[in-house]
Amino acid sequence: MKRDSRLSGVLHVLLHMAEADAPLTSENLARAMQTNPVVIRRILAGLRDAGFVRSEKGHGGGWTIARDLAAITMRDIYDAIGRPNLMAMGNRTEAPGCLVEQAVNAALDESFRDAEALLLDRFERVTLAELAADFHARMAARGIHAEEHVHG
Amino acid sequence: MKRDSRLSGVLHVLLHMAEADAPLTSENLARAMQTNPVVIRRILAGLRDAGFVRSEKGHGGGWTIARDLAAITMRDIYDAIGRPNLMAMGNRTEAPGCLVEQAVNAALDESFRDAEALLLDRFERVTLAELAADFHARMAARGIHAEEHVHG
DNA sequence: GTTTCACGTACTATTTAAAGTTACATGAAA
DNA sequence: TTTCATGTAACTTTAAATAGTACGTGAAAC
Repeated sequence: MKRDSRLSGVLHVLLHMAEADAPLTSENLARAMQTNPVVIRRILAGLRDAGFVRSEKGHGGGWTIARDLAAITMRDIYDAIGRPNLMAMGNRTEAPGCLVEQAVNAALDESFRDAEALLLDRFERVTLAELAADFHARMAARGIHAEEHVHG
Repeated sequence: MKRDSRLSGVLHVLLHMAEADAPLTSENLARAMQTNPVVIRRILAGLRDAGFVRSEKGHGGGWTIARDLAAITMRDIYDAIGRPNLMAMGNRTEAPGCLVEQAVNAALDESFRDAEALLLDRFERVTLAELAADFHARMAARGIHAEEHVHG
């Protein structure tokens, strides 16, 4: 089963935006993420509607962070991209008539529910400011200057 | 993201086999699972190699459980079907050169690792005997006799 | 004001993983 | 020796996600 990398991708993009002091275009970001500008716009559209980023058209336009990084958690971003499934497994049938299947589903559901709750709780506890700090720490550990972190 | 239902499906099949007092053919099981006999054989092949079920050819042949249900956990079955991904999300890139991405991945990985560990621990604690008992309880609650549980 | 730039989005195409199917070989029981 | 059932390789279909194209809207530069 292929894994969804949208959350990872969006967080990546947001941190790059946070580092930049001017708006970044979809094309800039697409290059950094090795994808298509339209894909970037699509995914950032949800974040814009949720108020986490702003977009401007025309010359000098592009994407900027709309809030303090310390006020955005990974959970916020997860919600803003539409709360995609966290668990790779599901039940064969929802609302099964077969009692055997009901018993199986009940056991699996309980475990998955708990694992999801754990994950969401973790997401809630991590702010983008903390991710940015971790990034800066990694840069410092490598003796790299801030201007050099950009892709490509 | 579509969810993998193999674990749910295999557990379902195994409990049906456990209820039956004669071998069940791939065709029987396929009808119960609303799928194709070859799909059943494919998925049970792994369980046979792991020693959880037996298969017999020819007249009166089919599939039977090879061990006491109390000695098989959901974790065993999970392992036997090849330990498919539990988490629906992954990192955009393995071994990223980008430090921003490293920081993001580190945060996500930690959470996912913990959630996986929780799930596997839960799987380990549930035996097929317990699932079967739950199934029987559901039957009793509905006033259904054992012979009537069969699909189709 | 018109050209350039950048987002907005509907629509289409590609990719990819899972599932289903066919075909035929093997082996056991009737 | 016929029938039944699994074993498995090869191929086809399907469904979802992702990528890409085309064109519209609006803002800044010239």
